[in-house]
Amino acid sequence: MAVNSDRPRRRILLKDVAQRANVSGSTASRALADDQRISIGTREAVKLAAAELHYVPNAAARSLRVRRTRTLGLLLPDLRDPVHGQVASAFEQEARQQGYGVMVVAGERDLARERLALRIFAEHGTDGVAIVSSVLSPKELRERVDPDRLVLVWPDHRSLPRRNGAPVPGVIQTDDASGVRAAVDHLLDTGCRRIAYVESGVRASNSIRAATVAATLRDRGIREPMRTFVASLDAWRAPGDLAAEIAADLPEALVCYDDQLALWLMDALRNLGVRVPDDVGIVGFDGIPFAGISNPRLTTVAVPSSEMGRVAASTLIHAVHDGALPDGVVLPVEIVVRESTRSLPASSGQG
Amino acid sequence: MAVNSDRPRRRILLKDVAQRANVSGSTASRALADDQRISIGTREAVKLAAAELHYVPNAAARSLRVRRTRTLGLLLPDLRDPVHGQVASAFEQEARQQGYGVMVVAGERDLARERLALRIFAEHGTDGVAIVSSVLSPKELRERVDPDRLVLVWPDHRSLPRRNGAPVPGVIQTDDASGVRAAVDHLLDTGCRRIAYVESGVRASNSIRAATVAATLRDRGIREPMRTFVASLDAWRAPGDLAAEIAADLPEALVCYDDQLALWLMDALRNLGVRVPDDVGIVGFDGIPFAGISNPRLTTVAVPSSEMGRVAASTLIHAVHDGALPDGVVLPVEIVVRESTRSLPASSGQG
DNA sequence: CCGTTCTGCGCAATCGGTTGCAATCGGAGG
DNA sequence: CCTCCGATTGCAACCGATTGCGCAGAACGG
Repeated sequence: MAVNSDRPRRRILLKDVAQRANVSGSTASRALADDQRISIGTREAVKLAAAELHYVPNAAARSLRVRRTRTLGLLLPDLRDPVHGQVASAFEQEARQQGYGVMVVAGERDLARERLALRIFAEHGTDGVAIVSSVLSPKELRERVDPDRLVLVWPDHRSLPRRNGAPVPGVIQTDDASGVRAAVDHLLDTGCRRIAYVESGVRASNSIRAATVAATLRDRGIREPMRTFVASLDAWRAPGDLAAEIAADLPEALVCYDDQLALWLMDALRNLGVRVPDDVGIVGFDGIPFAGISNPRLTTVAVPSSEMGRVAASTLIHAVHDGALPDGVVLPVEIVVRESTRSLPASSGQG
Repeated sequence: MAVNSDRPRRRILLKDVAQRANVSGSTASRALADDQRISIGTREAVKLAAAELHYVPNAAARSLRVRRTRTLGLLLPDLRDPVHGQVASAFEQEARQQGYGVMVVAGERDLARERLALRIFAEHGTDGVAIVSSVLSPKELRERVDPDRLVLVWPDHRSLPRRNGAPVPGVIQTDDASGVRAAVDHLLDTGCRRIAYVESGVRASNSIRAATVAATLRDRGIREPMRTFVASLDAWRAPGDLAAEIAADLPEALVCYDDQLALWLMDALRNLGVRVPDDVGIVGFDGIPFAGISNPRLTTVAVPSSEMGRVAASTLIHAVHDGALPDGVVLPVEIVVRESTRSLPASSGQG
């Protein structure tokens, strides 16, 4: 028994497998791909040899020849926030199940970083790219990556061509408008009238959510104007100012851009002695897990984050296989009423 | 002007760049790599040509020849939980800055999935692999991936060779013991005696944390035995049973495996009418952002998650460049006292 | 017994860069 | 004027798989 087991043994090549199975490299290749032209016996012999040698194909070589990498690119703003984590998780899982690897980069809402990400994807030749709410314009995106291999996961944004209603190929959206409408309706039903919207500074302030709050109020014939607050860029920063500003002239309810902001605001308001929901009702958006165990538990519009990731991956993979991008979808959202908003009045004699 | 701008234009190759710069492919290649043997003039001409043509090198071809992919693999249990999200985020950022792409897969604490992940990494020829608290044994890990290209991010676990104290090459750990000790000390200082530990079912129950709680109690001369509870596998599941079990014979304080569990327990206990910290103190572990805005805000042992990810990436990259794995580190943790534990007694005349 | 058709397999080109080695050129040295 | 040398650049092999095409041998029909 010679030195053998601990020398940095050379990587096993297809050639080695072929040799062990007494066939040529081409036959080995075809056998492993289950090519019907290879006799069943040979196929099994090759597979056996491959298994015995722990053969691992070299993706670079394969990709070079086949012009496919079985790799997907995922660009999102931030891996730390619960929603994107959820999306990334589902995306990766779906991709993995379909035999794809995923290369992820967090763009941090920065133009240069996002462009770099796209370049990285291009170099590595990802078969497709999914982008979650980029700061790059959809136009630039489509310029930089093959539009037929591009999926946009685009919650709440106006700059998308033909939004809502008709599904746009390759675009995954959520029905934010319905969600916000339901939230505002709920607030109105519990007797709130003076409702304000709190925008997150990380967002363009022309969000559909803000607009929908205003629209719903108008439709329901509320005359008090909707006030709008906007939180500083980083939701984890000291919220003092904003909370104080709000507390100075407290609305009856606050609709927040998302749960993170809502939770953060609840904390800041508590600091100021403002009680939720007694003094002010709060509703969030996203339905992150922590919203369910905050104190008080947060009323929110739950978004199917996992579903978004899953659908994004599977749409992309279809696009890769079929060459054409499947229609996008607008995923439904759901309001979940918890403790941060007042409960419905026990059927007081209205009218 | 012929059809030209909207036909699916062929991808630009190095050859094209070379042609435009009137040099050979080899020269172009060297020029782009800033090879000093190429005259400065030629180098710039080539770079200019490359820029004008928007040349993007083909990573597959390069990797095939160079046997490097400038890609790192990251295997972690779950992209959804805040701690791992943080680690992944920092890891990706550091890698990107050093010119590496990262391929991530969530192993979901499943043997088969983790093995698959390692295979994916092997096929894609990642230059290095970082693994965050795997369910695979370190031994198996080192068998399946080149140990010189492997970094283990291993919070709280016993199965690691030579843990604590002396840094193990390629192993990033946190000083859990100190953290837990500080937490228990704090609890004792606030007058708690009957202290229980709550283990998370997702963990092997032989965690260092559990052991340290017991040890600290013993060292401080506490005679009441430490009780241990263990939470069901998925921390987001209905906590009813566990909370009820705990409430039935309430300890004075609860040390929880992590913040998620702590937060979740606080919610469940609140449901039962148990007040924190008046009826029971609670301390978590990790220092996730939400721990800072829960109600009551959670006392916790903060772990430098970002630092872990960053260090993991940079260690790995060093290993790739130098061929040898740098020493690992044991990162410090820090207790942050908030509202979920009683405050220190105002210097009562002890002893 | 010979020509045809399959069946099963192997040869060699190919994917797009990188790199060892040789070639070329101008100028210095003899 | 010839040789030598260093500075530049080009030729061609190579990385490891996939695949079009052709070939051998078996099976089959007449």
